[in-house]
Parts: sequence; structure tokens; C-alpha cells
Amino acid sequence: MATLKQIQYFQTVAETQSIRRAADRLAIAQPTLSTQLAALEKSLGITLFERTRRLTQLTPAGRQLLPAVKQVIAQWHEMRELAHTLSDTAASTHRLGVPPTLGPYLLPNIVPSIHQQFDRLKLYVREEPPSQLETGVVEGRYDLALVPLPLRSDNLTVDVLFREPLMLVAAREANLAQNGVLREQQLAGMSILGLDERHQLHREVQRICERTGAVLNRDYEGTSLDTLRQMVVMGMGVAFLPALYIRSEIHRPEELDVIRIEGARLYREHALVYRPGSPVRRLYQDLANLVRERMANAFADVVTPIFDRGG
Amino acid sequence: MATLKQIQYFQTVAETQSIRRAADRLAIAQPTLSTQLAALEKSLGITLFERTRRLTQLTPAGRQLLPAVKQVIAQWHEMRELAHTLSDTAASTHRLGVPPTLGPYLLPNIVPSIHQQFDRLKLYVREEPPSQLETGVVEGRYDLALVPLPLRSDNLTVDVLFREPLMLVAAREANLAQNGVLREQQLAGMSILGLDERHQLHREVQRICERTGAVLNRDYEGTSLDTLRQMVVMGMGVAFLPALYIRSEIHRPEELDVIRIEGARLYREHALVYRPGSPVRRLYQDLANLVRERMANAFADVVTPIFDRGG
DNA sequence: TTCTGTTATAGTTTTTATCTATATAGAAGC
DNA sequence: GCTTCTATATAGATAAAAACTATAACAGAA
Repeated sequence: MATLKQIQYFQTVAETQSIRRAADRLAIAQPTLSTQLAALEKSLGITLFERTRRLTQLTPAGRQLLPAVKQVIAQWHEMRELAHTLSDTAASTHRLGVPPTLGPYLLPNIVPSIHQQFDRLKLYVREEPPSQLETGVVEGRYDLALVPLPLRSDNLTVDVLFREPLMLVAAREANLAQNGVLREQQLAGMSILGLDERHQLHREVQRICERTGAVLNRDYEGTSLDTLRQMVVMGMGVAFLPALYIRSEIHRPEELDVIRIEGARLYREHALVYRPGSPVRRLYQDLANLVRERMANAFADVVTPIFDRGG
Repeated sequence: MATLKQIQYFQTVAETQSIRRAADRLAIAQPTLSTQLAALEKSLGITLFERTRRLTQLTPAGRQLLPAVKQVIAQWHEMRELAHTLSDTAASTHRLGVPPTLGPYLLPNIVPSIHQQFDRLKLYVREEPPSQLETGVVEGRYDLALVPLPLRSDNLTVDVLFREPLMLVAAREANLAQNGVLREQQLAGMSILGLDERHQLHREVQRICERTGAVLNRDYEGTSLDTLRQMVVMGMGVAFLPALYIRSEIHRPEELDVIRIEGARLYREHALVYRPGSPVRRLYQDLANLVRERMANAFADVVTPIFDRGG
């Protein structure tokens, strides 16, 4: 089987027109080169060189093979160059999965920081429901994912990132709260709009309702946070919306009241997950930290970064 | 240094997502594959695979390197395929040099036969004066050449092909010979037109003149056989022209008399030359024989093939 | 837990690439 | 025509590496 070394030898001999000079340039002994050339010729089944004392030059067949040989070597160098670039782990493209209720409202705030700190790292981002994100990471369709806690699978490394409050949103006319604050007890019996059950947020809101005595309205369910907001605006009820969504999308406070619930633990937690065996988990930990710091610096009023519960 | 084997191993593992299965498919032991993969990763400076018990899958960097690796292997296969085609010596392109006073009048008659017998052989033909053809073959610019004898260099293999008479050509009005034949003695004192001295034919005609007492007219010299013929037609004198040229180009016999000289050895000899070390000299000998046979079969009335003086 | 299947490591053998030394053969020079 | 020079080829030995067998380590399933 022709080896890369052999075809490099071939190229050098073709260039120098001499086995001796080629051996010098390759820093190997001349007999080695003779032997390897002979082996290459045998394995290819063609005589590549016409050897005379004065000069060693290509045969017609060898001459025509040379461009193909150069191609192989060129491709090989290209591959090694790419490998060198990629050897900086932060220089490759990582597949990041995000849930639709978080990605669009979080990523615009952190991606610029990521590119600032890891200037050659590229992210390939896709949106999917959290459960599919989890299996996606396990099965290798994603390298890492942002998912809400708790996880179903237990064979992923979890770096908890931050806690995001869920705020009650009501139409302005409903006039639910004077000062933007309600006590938990006041939720009892209230009819709450939610997302359809494929979303993780459905379960989160369901849990809150069970605890507070509010009633999850299952007659009308939104398919996205935006439709949910529209339903509230249209007076169909109240809803719990994530704080980052509210900060990002609700620009006309006159339409909606955003109400904080006093004394209750109404929040969801987000984590960065990846396979424990990932050789670049260190990079992912750095990314997790970067997200936490960015949240602490720019969104301390909205979310609560969690620094001490890494995977 | 990354070897071809290693990157083939890499590709197979990437495809099978398992070192074990890849080892089976490659028909090598599993530890060998593990070791070679580790070596490749070390030499490239990147971790290519994320190894778990359940499956071995590509890291982000490995995933991005894979296309480049496939390119290298594809190019390599292409090279081997080309080598296989070229392994039939008669399948490559050979550079053939011909003199301008022979090539255009001989090649059209033999090239079809060559392609008939060696259907995949290709000829790259160039015209040059014989002296440059000789050095061209010695220096490797040509693989073989048709040249008139005698040769200057003595380090080439010479396959004599055939003897081509030189015929005296005169304007019809001159009325030199009644029956198209002259005796050698009648040449004495005659003024002969020739080619300029860069052509081999110049020397050949010069020799004839010295022997027969004819006078080589150096005031007007042609630059090609065609101009020489025109000069004769215009009545500027008589000239010796090669028989193959006459057969090929002189279609209007009313313009010119073609005269055979009786009793004189007025001819030139052509040979096929190539480097003695050429690994395909056997092919060139076959080519020489083909030319001789073609001459014998179709041009016996014009030229005399020489079968017994091969190099 | 034990069993199963996968990868990694250790130690050995075989293969092959390389070396040194030398033979061989044209080319150049005496 | 002989010697000398230079280039390649061959022989034999050595070092490197690629391969194998056996086994350890380990995760996941039963």
C-alpha cells in the first residue's frame, strides 16, 4: 500500500531529478529512498523514474501521475492545517440546543459576549423542546444544550446557570394589583393561561397552580410565549411569563400589568448540559461561567445567577 | 506524522461510531486501532472522538475535520486509479519530436496505424530541427524522436526505420530529362537550390553536390520544403526533395518534373531515437517496427524500410 | 450485585523503515 | 584504455512502529 511518505519521496525526487539530492533534502539516507521508491513503483505497478547516472527523470507514466500525487499531498497539508486551527478547542463549531421559551430572549444578550471572549468559537444553534434537547445531547445530535431543570436523564453533566422568575401578567383593565405586587394567597382560584403541554413551561406553571390553588385553564393554550401574551392582552385571563421574555418583549407596559408574587418561589432554573465524557467539557464550564457572569452584570434585576451548583 | 492508514482508521471509526466495529471492518485487532487513533490524535493535536462504552462519536473538532480527511482519501484513491490506468505502459502520453521536413509528410500516414494497434497510447508531437530533437531526447524534453541519420550524440538508442530517396525536381519547362531519369554524371555543374543551413537537409544536399559535382546555390535558400518547391516552380533552379514530401504534396505533376538519378545513392535515412535507459524502450521498439511495416506495406514504391539495423 | 460489551493498557512479536557498508555501472578525465 | 568520480542498487544489521494476545478498567443491563 502506497504511503504518504512514499509519495512525498516521489515528489521530491521528481523535483530534484536526483535520488541523491532528494535524499539530502529529505534528510534520509540514499538507500532508504531508493528502496522506498522501488516499493512505491511496485505497489503502483508502474515505473516512475528512468534512472541513469547523470540524472533521474520521470517516465511518461510518472510524469502524468505527478499532478495527482501533488493533489494528495496538498489535500493532506490542508487537512493538517485545519487540524491545527481546530486544535484550539474553542475554534470549532459546537452545536447548541436551546428551548423556544428561552433561546430567543437569552441568546441575543450573551452571544456577543461569547464571541468577544472566544473569538474563534462558532455556535450552531437550534431550537427544540427541552425533552428533545436532552435526548439530543445524549445521542450526540447536540454538543451542549440549555435546558430547564429538572432533567429527565441522569447521565448528563449539569451546570446550573441561573434562576429566572416567572411573573404574573394581566391585562391593564383587570386592575389586579395596585402596586405591582400580589401575595401568594391571592392567586387561589385565579384562572391561569398556559402553553400547550409539549412545553416544559406547561409543567412548571401546572406545579405553581397546584401549590397556590390557582386553576390552569386548559381550554385555551398558547403555542408560544408570544401567543400567550396576546391572549392576555385580549383579556382571556392572566399568565405566568418568564422574566427574560418580559424584559425582552414587553415594551408597552400600558397594555399589561407585570405583577410580582410576594413570598412564593415562582421561578424556573436553567442549566447548561453536555455529555460527561465530552473532551471539551472544560470549555463548556467556561461558557457556563461566562453566562452566569453576564447575567450577574447585566441582568441582576431580572435573574439570579447560580455559581455554586456546577456539575 | 499522520499516516494514510491512520486517517483511514479515523474515517472508519467515524462511520461505525465504534472502535470495536471499525476494527472488525478493517480486519485488525481492536487495541491496534485504539493505539493508532491515539497516535493520530496526538500528532494532530486534537481529540477526535468522545469515547464512551456505549458509542464512540466525533468531537466537534473531529466532526469538522472529517470532510478534509475524506478529501485526502478520495484524492489518494484517484491517484491509485490513475496509476492503474498508466500501469499499461502503452496507456500514457509520450512526447515525440519530429523534424519539419519529415513529420508533416510521414505522420499522417502512420499515426492512424499506431492508434489502431496501441489504442490507449497518446502522442504529444512537436516539430523541431533534428539537432534540437537529439538534445531534446537526451535532456528529457522528449521521450522519443524521429531524426535523420547520422546522429551527433552517441548516447541514444537508434532504431533505423527506413531509407527515403531524394528526387531531383525541376520545372517542366527546363525539360531536363526525357523519361524522368538522369545519370549521376549529368548532375555535374548543375545549380541546386537547398534549404537554409539550420535544416539537416541542407547538409545532405551539400554532401550530394560534393560527390556529384553539382553546385549548391547559396544565394537563394528555402526555409521550408514548400518554399523550395515554389522556387523550383518559378524556374529559379532545380532541387532535391524527399520522396515522402513529393508523394504527399506534389499533386500537379504538369508543373514539375520529378527525376530519378540513376546509379547514385541519393537518399537520407530516418531513425527513431530514445534514451537507452527508458523503461518503455520495448514499446518504442514496437513502434519502430510498426513504422517499418507500415512503410513496407503502403509505401514500398517510395521508401525502403530497414529491418535489420535496430539499436 | 454479576454479567456483558467496549475501550485502554501491557507486553510481545512481526513487520517495515532506516541505517551503514559495499557493489555496480556510466561518465569524465588522464 | 584505464582510472576516478559520482549516482544508484543491493546486502545485512538495527531501530522504529505497527500489529497481535492477554488482560485490566469501566459503564450499562440484567
